[in-house]
Amino acid sequence: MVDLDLVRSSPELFQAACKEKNIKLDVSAFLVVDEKRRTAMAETQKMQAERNAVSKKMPTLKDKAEKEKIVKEMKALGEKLKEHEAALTALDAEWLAMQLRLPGIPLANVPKGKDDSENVEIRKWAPHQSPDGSGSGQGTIPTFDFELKDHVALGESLDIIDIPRGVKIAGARSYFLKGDGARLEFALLMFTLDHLKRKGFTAFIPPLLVNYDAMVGTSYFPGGEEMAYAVGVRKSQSQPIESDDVYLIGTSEVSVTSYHGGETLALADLPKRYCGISNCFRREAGTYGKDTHGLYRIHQFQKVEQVILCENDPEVSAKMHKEILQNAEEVLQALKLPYRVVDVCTGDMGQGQMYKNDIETWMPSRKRYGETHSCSTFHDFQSRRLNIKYTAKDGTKKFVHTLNNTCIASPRILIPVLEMYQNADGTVTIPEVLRPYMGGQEKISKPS
RNA sequence: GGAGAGGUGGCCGAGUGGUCGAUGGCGACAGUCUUGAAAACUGUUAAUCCCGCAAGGGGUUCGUGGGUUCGAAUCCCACCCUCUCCGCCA
Repeated sequence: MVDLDLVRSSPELFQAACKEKNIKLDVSAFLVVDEKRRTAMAETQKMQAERNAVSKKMPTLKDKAEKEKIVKEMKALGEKLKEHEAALTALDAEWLAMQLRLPGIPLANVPKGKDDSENVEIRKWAPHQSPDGSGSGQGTIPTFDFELKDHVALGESLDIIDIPRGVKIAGARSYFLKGDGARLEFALLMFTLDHLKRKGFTAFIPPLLVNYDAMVGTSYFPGGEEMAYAVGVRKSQSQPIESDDVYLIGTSEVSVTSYHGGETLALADLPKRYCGISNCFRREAGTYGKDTHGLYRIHQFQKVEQVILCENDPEVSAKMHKEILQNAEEVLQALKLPYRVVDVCTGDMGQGQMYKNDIETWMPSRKRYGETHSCSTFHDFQSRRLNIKYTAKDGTKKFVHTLNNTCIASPRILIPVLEMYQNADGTVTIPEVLRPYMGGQEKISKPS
């Protein structure tokens, strides 16, 4: 949701943002509806005020004839009022549908572009190939003196990933992680949770099934319905599916950001540093034929997501944006995985996002960087929808700013982990920082 | 799934057709008293929308949506949610 005063005074800003974000919405048409709605409101309210005033003096009336006359008048007014109220309800629905499609306006530093091909690289990191592997990040992408296997081949030969059986059980884009593959994923998640604990984040295991309001509140709906799994019940094979009207989250951002929905927080409690660890479910509708190989684009994965609620101040949220971006980079650096950070261009941004960085990690089998993290600044776009406020210094209530960023998402991150840590003999070395989470184990080898 | 009870302001809780946005208590805030604090006392204290530069005026909101009525927190219907008991079960 956006500041309506701003839409009314500067509609051109929103029309431009619509164009940049490929949102088909005529802002001037919205303003026409907005004006109609306000006019209808004024009329309806005038009639309601009259009815209330007459109602108030009704019990004091003694004269029977006069009373009957007024009842007759009020009955007529009531019928007229009912019509006006119905018209207003219809206008409200139209207004709301349009209003929910108004975009957040990208910040001035966001590059203009039509899609992800026009994202702009802002920095690269790679470990030194010095003996200790540490360094300032000015290294190059490590090279190998043997032929690399991709994660699918590695996973198969080590018996830690089973895609065919995943597909057999659950359809395309499904998989099993198995044995040390399953353990490696949990090691990555636990390492990340501990990292964020040190950074002052509170961990959440949130609901994976949420109601419609949470999906609207975080601005996935309306618009993203096709991307979410709706939970339904089929009571028999021949009967249609009944919807429970709950939805599987595509990210714990949905649950964790909604956590304080409808609340007014104390300034002293901000910023809130939260992280959700959850399974994430994505239908990936409309991506048929895209990234079909391996574990890159699948229907279900696990993710540790950072969520920030902070003061309504662009400077503060810019600082928080840097902080959660850095937290994620630190995880990749600890894993010694080469990555780059890009400024996401306007055409590749979500409806509510004001600024967004992606972190892309080097994936040898794809011979390029692949998106592994997504860091977004929303300002008050989500908090207006979720109604999350705080009491500012001056005593007024303001909407918080919200932000979020991936900290680790698996199994996508297993692609670079397995591929970069493979050895000539077909084994995979376990990244040093993960070994404490795997009982000190150093390598994944073929099961004997 | 079966049976019952209930959803009222930040919280507790009264209110069964009109002057009720709603008694009272708690909490919070301000003040009096006090060296300070506590106690006591006094006062203030819902959200949201519309009109207005403002002062201010008006609408809506007693789980949600519909209905009855001149008028609904209060009556009727549907739905949602919570609690208790039973059943089933991790």
